[in-house]
Parts: sequence; structure tokens; C-alpha cells
Amino acid sequence: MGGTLLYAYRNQAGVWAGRARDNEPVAAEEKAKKRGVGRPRRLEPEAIVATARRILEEEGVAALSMRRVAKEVGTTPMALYHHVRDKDELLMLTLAGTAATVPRPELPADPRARLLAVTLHMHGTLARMPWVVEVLSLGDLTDKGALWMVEEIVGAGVECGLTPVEAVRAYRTLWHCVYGDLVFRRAMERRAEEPDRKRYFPDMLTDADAAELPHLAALADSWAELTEDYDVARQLGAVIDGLLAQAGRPE
Amino acid sequence: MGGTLLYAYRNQAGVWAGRARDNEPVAAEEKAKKRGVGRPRRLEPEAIVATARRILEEEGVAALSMRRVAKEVGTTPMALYHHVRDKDELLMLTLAGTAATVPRPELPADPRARLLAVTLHMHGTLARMPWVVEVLSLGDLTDKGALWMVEEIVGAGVECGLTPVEAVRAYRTLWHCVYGDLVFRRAMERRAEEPDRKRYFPDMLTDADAAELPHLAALADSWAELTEDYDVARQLGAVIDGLLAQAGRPE
DNA sequence: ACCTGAACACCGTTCAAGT
DNA sequence: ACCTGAACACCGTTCAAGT
Repeated sequence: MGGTLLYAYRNQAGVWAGRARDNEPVAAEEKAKKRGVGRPRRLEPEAIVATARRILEEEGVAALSMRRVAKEVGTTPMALYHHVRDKDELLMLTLAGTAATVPRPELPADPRARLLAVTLHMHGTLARMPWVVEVLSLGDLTDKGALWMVEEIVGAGVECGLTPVEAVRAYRTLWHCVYGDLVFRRAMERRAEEPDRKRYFPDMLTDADAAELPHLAALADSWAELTEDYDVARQLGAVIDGLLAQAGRPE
Repeated sequence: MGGTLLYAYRNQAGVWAGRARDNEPVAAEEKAKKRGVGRPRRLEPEAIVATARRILEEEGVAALSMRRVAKEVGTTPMALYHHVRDKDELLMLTLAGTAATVPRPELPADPRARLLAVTLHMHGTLARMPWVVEVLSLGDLTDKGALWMVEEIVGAGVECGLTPVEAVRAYRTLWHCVYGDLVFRRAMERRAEEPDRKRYFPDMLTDADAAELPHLAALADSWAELTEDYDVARQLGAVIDGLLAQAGRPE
């Protein structure tokens, strides 16, 4: 079945992906050494991921290319494809282990306060790791070290009277608030760095528009200020109050 | 000042960008015709933007390239740079006018219900225009036709007792909820299309992890289902309740 | 089993020149 | 004023071959 050499190579890539999952980073390697089978590896998969992560940390997702990683670890671009299936997989692998680099904070005993504290910890951590936010938009929860936060949020939600299902939904809503804030905060910063690029709102408002948009027209002058003053903690507090008020309410 | 021909060309690009802002799409053109000055234009700026928008609608942001737009409007890539400053500007220009293609819905008189209705309208509209969500992550509010939604949200918030400033913050929070939901809904759909790509959570949980993450372990089996069952309307309702409860509370 | 080299089919953008 | 052509410095990935 599909028995070309190429297919066998693909399976090897699968093995490496599996290693990231079951946390046994040297098992396959040792096996190969013990068996004395195959060519000795010149390229350590860990080096690929570490280099990719460094580029992401220093310069962001846009700067990461397979060719650049290859150059910096000292191989050809194609050697990488032996260890990862494609660029997306490499991006996912860079995520593993990042949460463990941040110390786990002391959390308040009160469940409502804990809910807010964990959510703010997520926000604060990711604000300092903007590349993680970019990679996370690909979708998956891949870093096991980050799961304690989800566990705490769901647990605190349940302690506050939510059903487990409601608590998971609450987690997702809080995550949307955190993620949205981080994305648009970054977008603002990027635009601030390019001062010649035109700002559209509220500058584009004409007098005719102002008549139809009275509230926005009144706020136009302070809009920039308002955008900067957005206080995540305060807003998340309000969102949590709303989510917890669901407790015991019929579906 | 900077008096090379090249600088003059750049200014022309500036003129076109300005036209999008002050809604006088033919002024510069007519002036040129009247004056009989310069070479007659072969390439209509509107055609560039329209073609770009068609590609975005049909195939998404990843499929849009300057070279492809150029080919489809029948010019060279470089001709485009006469009408837009760069690819980012072209993306922003495609946004203008999209909100006007969606009929404005009837809204309930009750301000709390109106808040929810407008937010859901935003969500529903953008769910049908995934490319807009992708472009919006660049940051700016560029489509004047979309401002009535912000106005309604701020207005309804004020009617519910929020200060204008609180109402703007509430708008941003609601926008984060809408945007986050759309981003991760899309990510889920994309991953569903590639069935061979491995799912990480909750499959990566070992028994040891399960002991430390009791709530997540208990929910592991129903996780996929839970993710699909997320009901935006219900969650936005809860968020709105929380945001409105801020009314009258000290800062 | 692991790696290389050449190639394919692309990118955004600059520069100098043409009409 | 508007457009072209060639070029620069890149991409992700496939394929066939080498050890």
C-alpha cells in the first residue's frame, strides 16, 4: 500500500509529531541508536523547533520561513521536511512548552476572584508573547502546560454555581475577550509605528455623517484616548459578572 | 522639495487614497480630463479594488496577491502601485462599501434587546463574509457604512444608563466577543477540512494529567461537542447583562 | 534513514525607462 | 501622468537522487 520510500519518510515525520505529544523526546532516537539502524541524525529536531521559536520571539510570525530556519540551523530547507510535515506543523510545535516558562501565580481562594485572576494572568502572559497570539489563531490548544488555566477557570466557574458545560462556555467567552483585546492592541501599536498611514475613524466623518451618528460625533475628539484607556481587568470583571449570573437560569 | 518624478508619482497614489476618504471618486479624474493634462488612464482604480474584492470573497486573503490582481485586471503588477501605496492599502480599500451591501435590519425599541440585536447582526453578517474578518485584523474601522452599528450599540448602552465612555468600552468588549468567536469558528472549520491533521486537546491528556486536571478530564469525551454547541447569542446576552450592570457603579 | 540539489510555481516591491 | 520590463530578494513544497 503506497509502498514507496517517500511514504516511509512521511511516517518518520509522524513519529516526531507523536513524540511531542507523549512527552518522550528521546525514545525514538535511543531506539535508533540501540538498533544501530539507519544513518546517524545530523539534525536534531529540537534544534529546528528551538530556532523557529527564537525567530518567532524576536521577529514574529511574518519573519518565520522554512528557508530561514534551515539556514540558521545549518541545513537545506528540505531537510526540515523530514521532521515536520509542513510549516503549520512547525508553528504548532513551537507552542509546546511556552506556558511552562512562566511561573504559576498564587491564586485567590474566592472562586469569582480566581476566575478574574486566571483570566488576567492569561492576558498578561500573552501580552508579553505576541507571537503566541499569532500562532494560536491557527486554532489548537497544543501546549499542555497551559491547560491548568482552563482547568482553573472551569473549576472556579463550577464553584460559582455554573454547570460544567456552562463553565466551558464561559471559558470560551473569556478567551474571546482576552484574544480580541490582544489582537487589536497589537494592531494599534503597529499602526502607531507607521505614522504616515492615515487613520480612518473618526477622521473620515463628514458633517452629514455626524448628524446621523450623534453619539460617535460627540465622542470623535476623545476617540483615540478612549481606545488607549480600555481597561481589560475592569471589562473582564463585568463579563464575569454576567457569565456567573447565568447560574441556575434555564437554558 | 524631493522634486524627482518618482515623488510626484507617489503623490498621485496619495490622491487616490484621499478620494476613498472624501467620497468624491471622480473629482481628480474629471480635473485631469478638463485640463487635458497627462496620459489618459487605462486602468480604473475601481476595477483594481473590485477585482481584489472578488478574489477575497471567492478565495480569501491568502489567495490575494498583487500579481494576481494585476493579471486579472489586465496590467502589470507595477501599474497597481500607481493607485495604491502597497498591498495593505489595497486590502483596506476593499472594505469600503461592504457594509452597504447588507440590508439594515429592523431593531427592537427596548435598548437592551437592541444592543443584543445589533451585536448579533454584526456577527451574522461577518460570519457570511469571512474575508472581512481576516482583513479587519489589520485593525482599522474603514467602512463608513458599518458605523451605524457602533452608533446603535453606544446609543443603546447610554439609554441603558451607561456613560458614553462606558458605552464605548462595552462596544469594544462586545466586538472582541464577536471577533473571537468568528476567528475560532473559522479555525475549527479549516481543521475539519484537513482530517489527517492531529487534534491535540483533549487527546493528548495522559492519566497523570487527568489527575491534575479533573474538570477537563471529566469533560474530555464531550469536548468536541461542547465546542460546536457554543451559542453566541446566549453568551452575548450574558456579557451584555454584565456590562450593563456597570451602570452607575464608581470607576 | 536521513539528507541534498535542482526545480516549480509563486511572492512584494524597487528601479530605470518609455510614451 | 501613467504604464512597462527587468530585476532583486525572497517564498513553500515536490521530485529524484545520493549515502
